[in-house]
Amino acid sequence: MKEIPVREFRNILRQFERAVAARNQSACCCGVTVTQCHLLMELDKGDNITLNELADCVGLDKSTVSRTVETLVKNSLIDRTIPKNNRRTTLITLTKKGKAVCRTINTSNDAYFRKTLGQVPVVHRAGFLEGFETLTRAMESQNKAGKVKV
Amino acid sequence: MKEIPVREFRNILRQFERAVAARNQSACCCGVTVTQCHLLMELDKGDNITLNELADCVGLDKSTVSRTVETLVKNSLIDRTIPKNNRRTTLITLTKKGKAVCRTINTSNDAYFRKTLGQVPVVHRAGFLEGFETLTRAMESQNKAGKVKV
DNA sequence: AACAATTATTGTATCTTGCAACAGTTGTTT
DNA sequence: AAACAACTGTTGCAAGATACAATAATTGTT
Repeated sequence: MKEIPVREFRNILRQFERAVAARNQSACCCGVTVTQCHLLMELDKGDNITLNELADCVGLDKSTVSRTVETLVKNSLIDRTIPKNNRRTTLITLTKKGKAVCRTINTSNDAYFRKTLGQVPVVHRAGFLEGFETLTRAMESQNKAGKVKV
Repeated sequence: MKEIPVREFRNILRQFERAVAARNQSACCCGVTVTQCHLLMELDKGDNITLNELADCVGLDKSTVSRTVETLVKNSLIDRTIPKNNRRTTLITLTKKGKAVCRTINTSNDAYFRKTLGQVPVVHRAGFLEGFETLTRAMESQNKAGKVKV
């Protein structure tokens, strides 16, 4: 491939965005909102982190995360504890109920993506996954680079 | 690849979603919002369509699209004309200014994705693009299937 | 002519988000 | 040790996106 078909790709990307949005609004999150879902998934990967770290992970403002965390606490999906050695921060952990929700989310979405991803021809699959990760990393670093004050 | 690494993929997908969101909020849209941008891009592909068609294209409620169109009209990026043979509908077309904005958006984003996409190893590139489209289609049809009343 | 269907708009309500201001806590400098 | 700076999380506020339902205007059908 000499020329990268950027225009074509962007076209599909927009459709992909919408497909993701549609999926997110419907069955995806098993009763929790998309943001809540993302936070839970992050916590599922590694518990016991602070609000700031969490905000950083998901790329949202700490105020937004603060509110979402508030909701999750109210719904008994996570706990907040203030460590004795530093009373500024709060450590966030999943509750039993929270872990259960994570399992449900994972089960549902694993099935969904096993099905959809399964339609990608086997010959392309590895390349696709590999490329997808590379692109994501490239976008992340490109975004960061573009964030410098102008 | 015997087993599809779904969990891994979903992980990257979430990061991809955030990268797209970050990109969308910043440089992406050259002064217009993401939704406006998507509408403009659709119109750039093919002018002279109705509001309903447009709403269908982008998968949003017609009321949402109606308001966004309203804004775009106010900003002189598009025109609404009522065809004589059917005064119920309105045909939407890009203005000169609108086309110019589209060009700017395209130039900026083409460069962005040429750069990021360029980092995907050449051996994987075709597979990636192919796979990305397949996945998108699979998601679209899967979403549609899941939309039936339960 | 009356009624049904279509198209777009508007009213209403909700959710998401970020920025800025703030309060509480800890670290640093003098 | 006191004053000041830096950090962490919360809250006030405002803007934007979105959907559903109700409505208005028009066209099609019986």
